[in-house]
Amino acid sequence: MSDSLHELPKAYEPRHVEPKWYDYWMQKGYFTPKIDKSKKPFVVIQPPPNITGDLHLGHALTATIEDIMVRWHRMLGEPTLWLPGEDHAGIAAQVVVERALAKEGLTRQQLGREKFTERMWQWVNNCRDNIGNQHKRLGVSCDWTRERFTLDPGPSHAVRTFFVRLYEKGLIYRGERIINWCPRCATALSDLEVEHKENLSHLWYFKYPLADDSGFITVATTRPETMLGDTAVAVNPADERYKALIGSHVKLPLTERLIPIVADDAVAMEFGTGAVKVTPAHDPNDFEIGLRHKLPVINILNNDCTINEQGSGFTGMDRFAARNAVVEAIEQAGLLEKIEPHAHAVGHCQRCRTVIEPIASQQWFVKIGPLAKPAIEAVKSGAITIIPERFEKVYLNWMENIRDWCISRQLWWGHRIPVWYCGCGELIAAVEEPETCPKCSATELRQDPDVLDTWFSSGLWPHSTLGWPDKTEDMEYFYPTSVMETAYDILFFWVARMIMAGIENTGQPPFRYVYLHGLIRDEKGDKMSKTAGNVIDPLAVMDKYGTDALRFAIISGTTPGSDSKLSATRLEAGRNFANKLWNAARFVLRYGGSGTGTVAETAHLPIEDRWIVSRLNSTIGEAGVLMKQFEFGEALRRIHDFLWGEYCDWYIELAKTRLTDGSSPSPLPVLAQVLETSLRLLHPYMPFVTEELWQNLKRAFAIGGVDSIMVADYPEASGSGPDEAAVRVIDSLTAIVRAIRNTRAEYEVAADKTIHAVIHTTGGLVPLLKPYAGAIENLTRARVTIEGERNSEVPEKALALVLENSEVVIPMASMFDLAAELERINKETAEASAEIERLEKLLGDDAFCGKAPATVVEKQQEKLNTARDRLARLAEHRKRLAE
RNA sequence: GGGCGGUUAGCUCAGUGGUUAGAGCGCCUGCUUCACACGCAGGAAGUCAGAGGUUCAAAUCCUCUACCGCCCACCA
Repeated sequence: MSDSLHELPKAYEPRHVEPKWYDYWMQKGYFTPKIDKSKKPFVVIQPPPNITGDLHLGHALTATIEDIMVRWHRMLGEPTLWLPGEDHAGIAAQVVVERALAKEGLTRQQLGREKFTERMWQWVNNCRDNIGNQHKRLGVSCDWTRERFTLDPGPSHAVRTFFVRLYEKGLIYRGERIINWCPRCATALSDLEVEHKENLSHLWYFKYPLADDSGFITVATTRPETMLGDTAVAVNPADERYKALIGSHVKLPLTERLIPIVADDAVAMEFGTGAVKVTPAHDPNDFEIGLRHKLPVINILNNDCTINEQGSGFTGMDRFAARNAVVEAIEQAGLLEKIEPHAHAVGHCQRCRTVIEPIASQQWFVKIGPLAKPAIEAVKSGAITIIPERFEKVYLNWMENIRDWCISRQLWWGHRIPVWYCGCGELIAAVEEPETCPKCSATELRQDPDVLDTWFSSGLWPHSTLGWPDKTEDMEYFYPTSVMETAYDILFFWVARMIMAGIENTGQPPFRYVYLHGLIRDEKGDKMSKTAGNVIDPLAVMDKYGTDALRFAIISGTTPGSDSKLSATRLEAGRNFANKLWNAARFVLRYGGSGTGTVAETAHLPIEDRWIVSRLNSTIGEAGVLMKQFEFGEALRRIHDFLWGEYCDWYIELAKTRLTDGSSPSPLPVLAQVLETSLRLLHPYMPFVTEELWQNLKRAFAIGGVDSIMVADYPEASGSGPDEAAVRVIDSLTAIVRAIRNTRAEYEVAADKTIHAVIHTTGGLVPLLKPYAGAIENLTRARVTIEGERNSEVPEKALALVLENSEVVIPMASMFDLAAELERINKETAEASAEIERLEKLLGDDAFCGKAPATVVEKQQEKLNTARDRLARLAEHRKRLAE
């Protein structure tokens, strides 16, 4: 017996195993690929987590799926790069730090830009360490020597280069457009950063007096306060009701202004009154109408969305207070026609939930059409495959209707826009800060104060991390990357932008596959959020169940692109599986140490050895196919089922007979080899327990080769198909064992009683099954004889169990003493009948039922039911005996 | 308004044309069997949301309906 059994505790203890192996892998440098130009690399760029706090389960899922792919390809011998990093997360991070400041009673404005940025960097440095450590706990095998941060010099240089190139091509412009303004963040937002929520509000009908006092035209609005910035009323040119009014003017109530009535096709005749108030400064539609009719743009809001001096009488009021005040003023003027309830979508800031306001503003935009076109083509042509496929439609639909992208943010945290202004009016876009104005040679240049949308820099991530725009060795070798794996909720924010930027900058799509996973929700199916307080901390989960269990729980039973829930039971299942493997290995190691790791020619092996090798081979094949299709949940299930349901439940159990009776050949080489191979198969999913056990097997069985399972070969299915002959024999064997066990249970045969069974089977199987007589006895406590097909009647007082290839005949007398059993049945039947009679009488007694507490009556009723069930079972049992 | 997804055992979910639909957990019965009670053996449990259609064959493909969820969308 080997010492290793004593070394290994009875239960798997992850905390004693995990840190050791992660350190070992790091120290060996296994995470850093060796560039080998004769081989095609496998490359995954990690979606950089926002430096906004701790990792959550979504990050754990991302990390786990990517680690599975990366470990798998590394074991296949491909030079494998998984590049980690973090995102400065512009507005999201700034909001987090601003909240921290608010607790100190400070605002960023009070600190000033420089001091605030210092605070941001302090935050970043803490947060990066934290994120790195949490990732390491998860077992991620990413190349930390290549870790990047979006604000690092390299990626920042890439951002400025991209900006300047687009500017020079005319694909970045500055102009006044309607943007989404968040008054709390005091910045513009892109359309994607606005979340629309259905809101029950009202539609207010205002009467605007015609300039010649001949009457009114009524308009309907959901935002009454914007009327202060109205510069026209629009009607549809085909609308008979208003045809005569086109070209005339109305007196805008509450102001001194005369505004025209214009005709525009954009007006829907059936909505409201068919007449629309036009506020070019505060509505995208109206802005367009304003352009077509050369209307003035009157912005009525300050940056904090209080009313500015344009709204005389309301100046300084908050927009919502102003809404009520305007309605009141209109009513007092006798111009309020009616108010109707009305549901409509209101935009909110994605980061701080404040209601956004559409405002015409001077901002920087990307002219996106020319970038979208090749990005659409890349997916349509199949150069990029999106998994699951249904997201291709979602992607194409968005890309084909894409609108220009507002990229300037009035924040202090991010990549500063690389544009400088000179007093002479010159505008200079440059990668490096210019010293003088090229036009007037002035040295006083002022950089644009704004920063870029954080997604502008993350869009470059697959190539900016590899050194672009320089022609680095990494860029040459690792680009384009293999798989972009991320959650489906950032398909537009990130994936689409990476495809556009990647093609624009490098001429190649940045990755071959996009694999989108779902969101992890809580046990009730709700999205986890800090405000809801239902966030599960991956670290706490790993402490309790182990990393492998967490990885198992979030991968198994899930399917690409679908949301899943994390439950304690699944975590327990993962922990139990790790423990099962641990104990299977303990069993094998108990007999190890004899240097018998090599398996003889398969053809000469006993049938159950051939069977388990064949089943392993099939499992390897199935898992391989599934993994190529990104079906990791299903692949893991197959591996799990093989290890637990076939290797442990049957092969180890069969091997026990051979090991105890010392028969030859020993099953040990096969036991060890199948386990060793299975551990390699499972390693990408559960890296820690597999490494620990693999190392033990390696030592005990003198397995040569590499120093870690993570750089061992990934199992690949052998060319030969399944060993059908062996499978047929073992299938028969297991069916026989199950039938006998089932019979014992059904007839309630005492556990320690040895029964008799005659197995009749086709002639060919007899010699093949005969060697298993001892094993069957061990597995069923039945002494068996194995014969050819039955050619006489089934003996009296015997059971005949008919199976696919065989029949098992069990004499009743071997299961129990028939006479004694009948006597027992009769006695118990009498007892049960007596009890039923007694209880029926009791429950039939109105006095009892009426006066006794309900719980007592229920209890007696339950007792009656139990007794009746017992009687029925006894009757059935007796009937069987009589047959 | 447009689009997508879901509806399978008590619960959470796998399973996309082929013999009696699976897993984990839960439930019932029996086991301290010398790897494992984080376990072993046995068992009960599903008209695969509903209706119609295609097919030799449908949980799986098509059509419609219902309910739940998500995404996109400038009708004030």
